[in-house]
Amino acid sequence: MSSPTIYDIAAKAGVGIATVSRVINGSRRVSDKTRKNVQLAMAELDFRPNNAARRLAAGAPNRSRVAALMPFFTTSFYFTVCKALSQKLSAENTDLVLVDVKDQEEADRHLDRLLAERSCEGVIVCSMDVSESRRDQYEILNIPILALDYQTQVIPHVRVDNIEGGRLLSSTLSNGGSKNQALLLGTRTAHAFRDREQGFLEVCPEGSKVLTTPLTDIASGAELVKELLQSFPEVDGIACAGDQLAVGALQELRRQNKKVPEEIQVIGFDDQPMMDVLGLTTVHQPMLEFGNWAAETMLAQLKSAGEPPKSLVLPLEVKLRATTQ
Amino acid sequence: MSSPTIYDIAAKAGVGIATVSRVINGSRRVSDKTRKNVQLAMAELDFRPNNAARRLAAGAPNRSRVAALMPFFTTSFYFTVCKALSQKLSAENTDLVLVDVKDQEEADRHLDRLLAERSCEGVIVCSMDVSESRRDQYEILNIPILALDYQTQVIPHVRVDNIEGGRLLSSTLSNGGSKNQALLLGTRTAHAFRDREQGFLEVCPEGSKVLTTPLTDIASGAELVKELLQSFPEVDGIACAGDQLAVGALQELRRQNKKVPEEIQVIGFDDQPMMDVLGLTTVHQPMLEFGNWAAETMLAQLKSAGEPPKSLVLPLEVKLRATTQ
DNA sequence: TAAGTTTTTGGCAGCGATTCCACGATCTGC
DNA sequence: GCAGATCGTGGAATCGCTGCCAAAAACTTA
Repeated sequence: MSSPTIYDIAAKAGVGIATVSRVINGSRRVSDKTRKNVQLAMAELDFRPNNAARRLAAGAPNRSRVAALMPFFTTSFYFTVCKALSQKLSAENTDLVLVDVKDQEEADRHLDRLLAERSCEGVIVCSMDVSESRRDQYEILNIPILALDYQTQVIPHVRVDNIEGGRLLSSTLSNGGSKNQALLLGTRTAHAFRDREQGFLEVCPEGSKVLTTPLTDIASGAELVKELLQSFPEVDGIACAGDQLAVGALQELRRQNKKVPEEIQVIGFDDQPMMDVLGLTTVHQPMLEFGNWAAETMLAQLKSAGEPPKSLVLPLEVKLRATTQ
Repeated sequence: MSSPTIYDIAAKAGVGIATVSRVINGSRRVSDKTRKNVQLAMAELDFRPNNAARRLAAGAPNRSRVAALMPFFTTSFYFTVCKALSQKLSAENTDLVLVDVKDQEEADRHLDRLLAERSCEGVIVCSMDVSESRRDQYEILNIPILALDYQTQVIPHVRVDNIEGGRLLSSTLSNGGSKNQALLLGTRTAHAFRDREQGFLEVCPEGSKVLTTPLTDIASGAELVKELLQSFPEVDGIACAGDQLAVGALQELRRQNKKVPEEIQVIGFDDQPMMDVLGLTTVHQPMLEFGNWAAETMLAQLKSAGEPPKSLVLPLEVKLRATTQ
């Protein structure tokens, strides 16, 4: 049974629908007795006013909303993206709806839901895939959809070249004289990690190792390094596919009295806030630019659905700091 | 005068409204010629389908939305809050609408807008004030409103005792033997800073100094300390009303070869991520708990508007690390 | 050319609220 | 005790769109 309407409430309370509406909106022109009755009826039927209907009837202005699907991992990568999005969008009177997704499956579910509800005028998908059939659906309904941080062929996106990023990881260590390298990686189900691994393997010295971990947090970084120092004691360069891993690595190295960068160099990926303070050499991701591009492109699409926007690949940059030489 | 409807489009294109609707929704059962005409008319009149009407007519489910107004400062305080909010809310099929506000005035504007639009079923206001009259408006429309990180008498809220926080700042330094203390503060227009200053002044040694800065970022922290060391060279304890300031302070102290904590102790406020890695002693704010409380309380209110929720004051905790003794 | 199909199109009834308007009931003041 | 204001209430129109149904138009086919 679908949810009750004011008609149901009116019938149950023995009043007119106008009166029910007055109660909902707190008009004072209702007798206390009637109000009680109506409220009782509402409570019993678990009545929830339909928002779409209220807005329509009340003639509320038609604000745009953009949904951003993002996997809220543990990194502050998304925070920075979010910040850029929210600032740009709110300047143009557009709301940002944050949708937390854990995995691809959940992302797909939400994508379908947003489509069915038509509750947002635009969608930005972060780090997740969008199937071609879904893209078509969106196109049909004329709801612009963009991707961020993921190279999906079918929809316009902004990203970096993670394969190149992987190369940078290794080559930076090599430039510092490292001959025995290890890569600390997150799960290979994430495209970004796969790509960074590929790039790393392309240019790393022979005999280099790759270790993976399901969680890319600080503790995992430390854990991996502990393992690493036992299984591969000659290691003199540690590349990390995320800053958190690198921080964990540094902690463990300090604990074991290894000199950084003299004995072992370390490089991270992302350039999260505070990494400059920590002196971590890392590959900088243009997170703000990601957010800005997505917001601007989306706003342009919303304003007038002209040409589909061109995808953008932003450059990566190595920030040389104290953990490499 | 108001925005065009499908009737306007239909009239202009010389077709029926059903046909316009078909074009909007990408039905294939429209001849190319008609489609072109309609699209032309839509473009000329700058037509935007009314979302509320679409949802209503399409019988879309009535999803709840909660708006969170937050000043997106530069800290990651809000990120953590956000994370908690988004996870809890999305688990209950509720959307999170992020509204970026720069100051109280902007917050008020959005508060009024949300009220007029009725576009959200609940509102969470962070670090900002809510006037009593606005509170009443929300009550009338039966839209629950909560505050976070701010003690406003009129609405239910979650917060910490910032005055106590200020006391902790000073007493922690004193416990480490500091006799000449300085407080690095953000602008006094922020309630939290005022309160922390008050608490600090209650218990600090005589002759202590307070410095303020409009921006509470790392650079400002360094700047303030540079000044401080000249104007107050005997200082042996620096309390910071935010972690960023403390990090900046540490940088400047290192630059000037001051030994921390032997010569000068430093304490921060917030306990942002990475502060444990940096070894900064700081006053921990229960950010996750803030978010969790707000989300849970909001969901409960949405479910059944029973008793107004009880406000909550969470305890602060000093995390003793390497920058104090 | 007439009958049968298929495609394109318009009319109309909702969707679930708000709100204006009118009508009886209850209050005023004289 | 009666005209006039006030209050509480219900009826009906309305908001902008979707989707079903049947009419009209365009093709087929015999």
